[in-house]
Amino acid sequence: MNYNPREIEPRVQQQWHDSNIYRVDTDPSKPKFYVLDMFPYPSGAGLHVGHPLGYIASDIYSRYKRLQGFNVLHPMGYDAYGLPAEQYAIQTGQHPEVTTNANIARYRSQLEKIGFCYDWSRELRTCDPEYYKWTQWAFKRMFESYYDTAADAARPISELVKHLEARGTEGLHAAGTKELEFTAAEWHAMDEKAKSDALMNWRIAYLGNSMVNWCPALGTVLANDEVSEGLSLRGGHPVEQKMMYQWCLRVSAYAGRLLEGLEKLDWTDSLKETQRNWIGRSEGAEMHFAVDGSDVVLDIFTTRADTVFGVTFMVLAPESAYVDAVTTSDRREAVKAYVEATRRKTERERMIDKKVSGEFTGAYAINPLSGARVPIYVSDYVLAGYGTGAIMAVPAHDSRDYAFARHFDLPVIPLIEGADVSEQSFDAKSGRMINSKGPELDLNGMEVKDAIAAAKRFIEEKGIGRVKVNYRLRDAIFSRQRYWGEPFPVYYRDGIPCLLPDSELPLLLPDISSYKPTPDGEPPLARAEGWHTPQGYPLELNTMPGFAGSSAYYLRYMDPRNNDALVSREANNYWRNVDLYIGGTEHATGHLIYSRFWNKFLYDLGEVVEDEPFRKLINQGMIQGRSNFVYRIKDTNTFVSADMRDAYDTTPIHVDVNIVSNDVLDTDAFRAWRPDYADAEFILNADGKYICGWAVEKMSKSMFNVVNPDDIVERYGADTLRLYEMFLGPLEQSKPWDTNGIDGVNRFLKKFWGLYYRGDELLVDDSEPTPDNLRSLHKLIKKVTADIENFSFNTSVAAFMICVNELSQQKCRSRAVLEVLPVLLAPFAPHIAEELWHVALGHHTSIVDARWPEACEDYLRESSVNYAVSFNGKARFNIQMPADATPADVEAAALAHESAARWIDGKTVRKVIVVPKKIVNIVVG
RNA sequence: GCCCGAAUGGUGAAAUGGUAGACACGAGGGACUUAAAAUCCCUUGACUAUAGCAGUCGUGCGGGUUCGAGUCCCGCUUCGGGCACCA
Repeated sequence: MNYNPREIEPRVQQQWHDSNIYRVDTDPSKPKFYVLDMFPYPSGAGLHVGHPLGYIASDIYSRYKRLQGFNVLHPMGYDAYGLPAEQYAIQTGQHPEVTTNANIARYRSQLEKIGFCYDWSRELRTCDPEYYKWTQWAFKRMFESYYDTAADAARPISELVKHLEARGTEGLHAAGTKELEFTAAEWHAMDEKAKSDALMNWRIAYLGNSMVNWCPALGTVLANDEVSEGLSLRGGHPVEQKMMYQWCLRVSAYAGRLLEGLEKLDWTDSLKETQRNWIGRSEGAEMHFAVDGSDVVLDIFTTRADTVFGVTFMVLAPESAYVDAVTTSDRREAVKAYVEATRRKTERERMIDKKVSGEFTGAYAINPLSGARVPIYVSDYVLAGYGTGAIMAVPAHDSRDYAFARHFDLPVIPLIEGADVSEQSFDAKSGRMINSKGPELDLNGMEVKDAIAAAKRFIEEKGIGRVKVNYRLRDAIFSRQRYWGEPFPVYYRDGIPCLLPDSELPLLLPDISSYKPTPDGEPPLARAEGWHTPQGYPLELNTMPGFAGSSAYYLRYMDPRNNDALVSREANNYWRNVDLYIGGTEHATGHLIYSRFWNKFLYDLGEVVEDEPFRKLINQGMIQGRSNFVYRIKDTNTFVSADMRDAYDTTPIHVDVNIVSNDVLDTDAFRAWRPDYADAEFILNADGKYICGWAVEKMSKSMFNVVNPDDIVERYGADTLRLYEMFLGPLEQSKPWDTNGIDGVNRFLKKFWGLYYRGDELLVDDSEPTPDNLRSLHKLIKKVTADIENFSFNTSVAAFMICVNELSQQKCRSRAVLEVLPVLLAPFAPHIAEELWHVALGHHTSIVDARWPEACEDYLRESSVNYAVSFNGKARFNIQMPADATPADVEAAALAHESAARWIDGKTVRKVIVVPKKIVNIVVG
């Protein structure tokens, strides 16, 4: 009986399937462990060999934890809403659901072949009404909530309404889009529409204005990558920036908690840093600048309150509401033209275009500290979306302000001693202040750090402004003008957005005849017939974005078929949150922010018990493609081997990696690959081989470097694929897929099998294990256990190889040893482990229910120990001694050592101190 | 520009401050075989060598700490990745 994965693996998988062995339920008698993969978007191309990398790692860990006696939740599902299926629908008219289901079926079959221990009974897809019912439900709760900044938690909007009824906005602690002020009487005087509009200022899910790329000719919103130089890529129509009223989530209210929450998470520092940068906390001050000869007061935000004496002008963002308020009549024309020109550009173009531009508004502001009168400009280097959309410009100490000042010939006042601002600004926050004395405040002579604090204190005391923390994190735009997404459970009564009752959820996505936007620019849902409530009120036409469905899926897995709650209290109390989350780093500022926000919101409502969703997170590296090249001699159909090509003038051409093995081209397959190459001639190297060149590139069809896991499974088996993906290198590191080494791990599995069978002869017997046998085994147990805990799977595979070589050299047949090995291997190569467990070892239960062994230190004692010896700080050498050698023995050995005599150089050795593998000193006199 | 990470043989890579290159691929040599595949064994960082014992140099570059540095510290170089007019 030889190792035959093609026969073993389907049979073993069938056993698992028939016995429902991976099904899990809440079981309070066992500790839980929740291992989650970031669920995939089922694309039409299917899985390539890079996708399973993280899945294999999480599967190893899941199986390991289960062997250790944990009740392991390890589910899988699909992020089923997405653009490709919808684009395909627009082109072909095929319903995205049909495409999506076909892709899911393919993914499922590909995943099953690899032998994962998923509990498929918990499978989810985000486009399933039973699932998106809870996405809609969560949206409703967000609509019905506001963020209480005093309690630092979401609260029902009804509490806020009570406050408004009693006291208006006085004493209100609520995160809002704007600072609204009105009295209780004014609130009572509002009509229903006005009240609804006012509440939108505070709701966590709210309708608000956001900037989008709008193309009037195409009648649609375009993504940034669909626009170039103000024109649509398709058709070349003008595109403008447009304010659109759409659904947003008040993620910014959670910025502080999202930042602080990172502290207690076991994530990599780089990922935490990425989120910190994204959230972008900056501490500073908001200050009021009066506009000369007007009631308008400019609020600006600065982190450098110390530089206020160096303000020589002010700048407004073109979109700022201040622009209209301050511009004087003689400048109105020019300012309007400038604002228009800016609007036509996309945000991206504004960033790329580093040329200084702007217009003078004609107005002047008064510096509240120095009393100086400074001009107010409008320029696109100030962003409307950050701070207040207005800045005080300090050209001496800010490079952007400096460039602007030089361009418009505005004065530059240096504020820090010794700073040379003749060529460039001095941006560093260090030095001693000068030129900073006003009527009431004198910062001169202070260190920058102290000056910032002093200025802030003064500003606060005098009521010129207040200390403020600003975050870069923006609210999430939650509307998409697409079909293939969750419908909003919202209808409009007289223009007022209202929620459908919970009893009417899910609001099903309707069928429509075409997936394009309507001719007058409405989203595809406008085509749906009967898209209104029974009372005739129109339903929302936008759908939710991709991240809606992926923000709480990990909670749903805990209780996936519950019709009464997202997750039952019981299931949530047991499973709590994800102990180990594995996925790509590309979600650092998207999904991983939104999920944390969503979870914290549900936590505030008391719907879930943990305030962070993912306790430990590992980013698996990306698997890049390894492309192969053939070299065609120019103007011929002759191809020259890579090692011979220097002598010729050649063109490299991508060749399908599937007809190349260890960089050697299968020339017959190449001729058959494409008609053009049917008559190809080859110049082979001295060994008669055609060697291909190679390069690391993204895995993609056009590079002919896509490797399908199915092909690897077909050829080598799933266990080889699993082991090889782990053996390739450290989990977190990106690396090219290179099939060159796969034979090595396949050979290892054959050798492993060979410990149990020689032909049909079973080699396992009841002989006593030798000390060497036990030492090899326990070394392996210790190493593999430690490596799995550290997610160092490549080194544990190497440890298996060493152990199998040792045992096979030792001709070990002892059942006591051979019975343990499959258990250790089971997380990595579950099929072969299961087969040997049943057939060679005669067990009747699955290996999945075996127990993980513990290493016994008694067997691990080294027969000899290395000592490192150094003499009086001069030299070092190593001495190998029996394990029970005493320091005196080592000393004697050291002195006997030939080199020792040379180094000691005739001096008398007084003392030798020996510690294995540690510093040893010999003191000479 | 800012932040983070990385750099070790022909290749993928190992290495709590203690024999650098485990393990594997590839390559070379050999065994078995009519032959091939498969399998097994040996060699494989570079250089020098009296090639039978050995020596020198070697972890991107330059310094430093240390008896001892791939590993720690300082200063660079190169390559990846992320963020980027955030006041």
